[in-house]
Amino acid sequence: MRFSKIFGKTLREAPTEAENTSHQLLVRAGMIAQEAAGVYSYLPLGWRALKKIENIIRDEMDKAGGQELMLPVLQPFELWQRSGRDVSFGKSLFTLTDRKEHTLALGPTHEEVIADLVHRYVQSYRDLPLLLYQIQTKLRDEPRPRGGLLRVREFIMKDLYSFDVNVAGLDESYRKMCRAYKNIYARLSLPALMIEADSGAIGGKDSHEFMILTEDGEDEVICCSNGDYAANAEKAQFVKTRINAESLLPLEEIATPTTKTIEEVAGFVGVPSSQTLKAVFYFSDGEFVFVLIRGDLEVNETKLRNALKCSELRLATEAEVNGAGLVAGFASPIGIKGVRVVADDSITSASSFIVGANKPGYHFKNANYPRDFQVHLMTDIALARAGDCCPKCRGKLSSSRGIEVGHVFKLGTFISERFGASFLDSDGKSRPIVMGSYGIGLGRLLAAIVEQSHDDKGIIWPLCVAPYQVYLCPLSLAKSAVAPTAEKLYQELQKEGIEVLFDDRDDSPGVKFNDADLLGIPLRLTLSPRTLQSQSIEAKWRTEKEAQLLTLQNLAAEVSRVLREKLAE
RNA sequence: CGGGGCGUAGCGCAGCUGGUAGCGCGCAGCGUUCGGGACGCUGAGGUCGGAGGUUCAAGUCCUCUCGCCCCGACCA
Repeated sequence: MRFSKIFGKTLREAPTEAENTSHQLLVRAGMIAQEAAGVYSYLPLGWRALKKIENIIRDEMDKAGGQELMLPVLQPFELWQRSGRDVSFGKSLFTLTDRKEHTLALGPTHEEVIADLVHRYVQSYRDLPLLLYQIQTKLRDEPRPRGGLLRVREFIMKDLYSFDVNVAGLDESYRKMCRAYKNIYARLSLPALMIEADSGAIGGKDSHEFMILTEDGEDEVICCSNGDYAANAEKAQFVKTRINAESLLPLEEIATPTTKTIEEVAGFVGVPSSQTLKAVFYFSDGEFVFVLIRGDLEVNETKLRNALKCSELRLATEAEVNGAGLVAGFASPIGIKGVRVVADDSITSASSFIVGANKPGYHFKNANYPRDFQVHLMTDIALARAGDCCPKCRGKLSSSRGIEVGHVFKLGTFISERFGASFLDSDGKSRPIVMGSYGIGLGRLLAAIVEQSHDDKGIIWPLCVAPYQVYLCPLSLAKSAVAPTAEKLYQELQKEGIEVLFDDRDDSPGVKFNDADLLGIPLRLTLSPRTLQSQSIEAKWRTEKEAQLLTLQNLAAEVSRVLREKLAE
């Protein structure tokens, strides 16, 4: 390809709306262009890189036994009503009405469609296991698209769905997919971390995410410094250390004027915040809920949502708190009636707590569960934080940001049951198919690679993703013998099957070098009057500082050999 | 949905107390340059996001509206 012909232009400055590195570099390199919030065009260079990623994913899916198919974007809304996910997806589901006033959804994912499809074609255990996948555009009306390609409303995604006769089969498919994912990331030179993830209200036991740790990531990842535990902060557990074990003193009311926050109360009484109880109030699917947790901990709303099995969860307003007969700042589980109380199990990790007395200006001292109050549900609803204690080895947990570049779920039979996707086993008994689902967002992967691999000059593509492998960079084109030689080399390199970007512009060396660096093409070949004189060309890897001279004779064959060698690494 | 910010040429920006729009990059032409974003000259390019209002006069003031970005909420 001739640089002068490429659609798309490199920019010296990035548009102001591009905030994070990958967004800026991809726009500056002329690889993507924004159309609307969370909607992007891929320009020829970006599209080439994306297709390379796509082919690597396809290759690994095929190797794992997947069969590729293509599913509709337009999906009957009834499918979503049948699975009940019209509610759980809520407003994220794009819908439209056709001319016959029939409602259709724009597929945000394809479990419904594929379960419906599979139920029509699979009747026997002999048809299973089955791995089906698709690589195509999906749409979600995200509340807030952000970070360039990191969170968008229209995105290309690979989703594979597994269908097995039982949980053991699902486990095997799941393992297979995790292996395939690891291969993909390895091929893309991405250090992806497999972490435990929350599977949401629907979904089975296990779910894992693959994360690239980087500051621009939008997820929080909790890791043990010993490397034996990593989880999404939504899911992460930790050991709640026991604080004290004093003998139980009698409950006592004390005056605590003007102490509304935990810190104020703890300071006023002279105890650590871990010896207080914090009350937080939520509305869960329309029901007021009293949430109780040790004063030094925070509520993890994802865990709480799962514990309550609710779809909508929000903090209660002050008016709602008052309406429930509670006094904000001095609320208490002691003596309240008619309100559901959910407690974190940390309330048993210490004794003699300070807790509100449910009247302004007063707290109780020496409150103990279950002596002084009851709860309706006690489970783990606490947020793990940096510095907490690892649940595996009691090491120290740390917190980082990460980009989610893959998410796998053990779905179970939830969806297959709703779609009648069942089979006859060898005993002639009908059983629901056990499903799994495995997704990778391609655009996000592209962005993650850039986040992970760039310098102040631009992108540094891994060879297998780079839109072109070689940047042929002739200098002093207009008036020197360089031009005909460069032209000849361009032809020869192409004949060798090498993907060459030929900078045929009559621009100054600085312009060309900077564009070469910005675009991140792995190998730059610079032909100048100087190198021509010695019948050589300068070869420089994007990843290296130093260049080396190659002789012009047999250049194409030599470059081809080196590239093959590199790709095999 | 709550909070904050921004919409002026393809991109980055300036434009005060209102007087009818400018700079840099990029783009086109010509010439000089040619190993890390060279230089000179000439030139093209603008419904100032949109609608309404105030005014003799609005990029500028007022109202409404649309879009975009960031933080939060949300997020298979």
